[in-house]
Amino acid sequence: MEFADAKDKFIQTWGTLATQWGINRTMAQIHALLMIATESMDTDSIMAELQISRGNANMNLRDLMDWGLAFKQLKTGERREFFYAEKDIWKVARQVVKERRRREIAPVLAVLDELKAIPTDTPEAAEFTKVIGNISRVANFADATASAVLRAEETWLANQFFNVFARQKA
Amino acid sequence: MEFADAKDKFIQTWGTLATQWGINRTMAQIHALLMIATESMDTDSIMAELQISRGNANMNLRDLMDWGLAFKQLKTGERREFFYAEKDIWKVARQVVKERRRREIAPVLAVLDELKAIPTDTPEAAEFTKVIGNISRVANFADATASAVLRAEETWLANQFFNVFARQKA
DNA sequence: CTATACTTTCAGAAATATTTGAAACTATGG
DNA sequence: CCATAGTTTCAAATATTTCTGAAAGTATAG
Repeated sequence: MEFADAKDKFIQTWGTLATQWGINRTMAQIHALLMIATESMDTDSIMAELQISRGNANMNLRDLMDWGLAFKQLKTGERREFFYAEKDIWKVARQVVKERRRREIAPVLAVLDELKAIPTDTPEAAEFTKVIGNISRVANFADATASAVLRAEETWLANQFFNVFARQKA
Repeated sequence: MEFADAKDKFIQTWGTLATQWGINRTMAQIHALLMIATESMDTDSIMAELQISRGNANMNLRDLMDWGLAFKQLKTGERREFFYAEKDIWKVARQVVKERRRREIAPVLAVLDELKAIPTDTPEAAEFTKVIGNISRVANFADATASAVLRAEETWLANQFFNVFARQKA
């Protein structure tokens, strides 16, 4: 396969995967493009490469920066803004987990807590409280685990993971 | 809060969460409804409860069954089909991971393997191969880990997790 | 201050995804 | 068989999300 084809296939694949996980296709494509770029890119290059409008490029670059997956670079003597992406895929994964936890999981946990508290005066309400209680316990545990892993950062768990994969290569 | 309100809020919340993760809203709502139901439900009850059409109910019930999250129950002397959901939230989570792995992750791993192999005759191609290689290694490790956890089922890791949370209650 | 280069915004257009509803299909009891 | 009760399918309608492009906004150099 040619480099150009491979690049295109990677960008498309990444975009498709993202769509299936509730992430905007273009956002993922820009991220993919920046991950494999050797240099940071300006808006016009991104627009040309992905065949998208300026508005679209701008909005999704902003979203990527909000997610902590891309960054602005200001070059001296250059008026344009350049963008580059985090290339360490572990950091990307951590960042995505962190953001989704904050934006989506935390609000759901709050709702569950509220719903656990209803009076259990009918069999239906009792079953409801039981199921919500189970979901809530598991969700809180999973959330706490995710949180601990995120905090660990450079420590035990991450190192264990990294070493397993590094040793395979060494 | 009244039971009816709590029930509705749970169904809506579950549906919204699902949407953010690339899962069809109605499918999640039916799942939520069945999770908190005391008895298995027939199509008409589900249609009435969620205010959806027969076609929609039928398609999403089929999808839930494909995902292994809902099941048909045939009652003797009844011509209608009844449906119920898996209520063990750990099993639900495992099932979702398993299915997404099969449907989405596995194909991506295959593409990555293909893309790793291009000739690295330019700096761009070299960088590309490097980035794809990193993603591929991490993805394969994560996939293997997920796979091991899924296989473990009733063994160590799952028990550790369960005990931590069970002990909190006991 | 003005011209230029670039960035941001957002209403309407386009693309996607979901839902409906009615027709076709299937199974069962008589 | 036929009538009935129920299930499935899918083309068209609807809803939702995303994208465009032009206008408005902002910063810099001269």
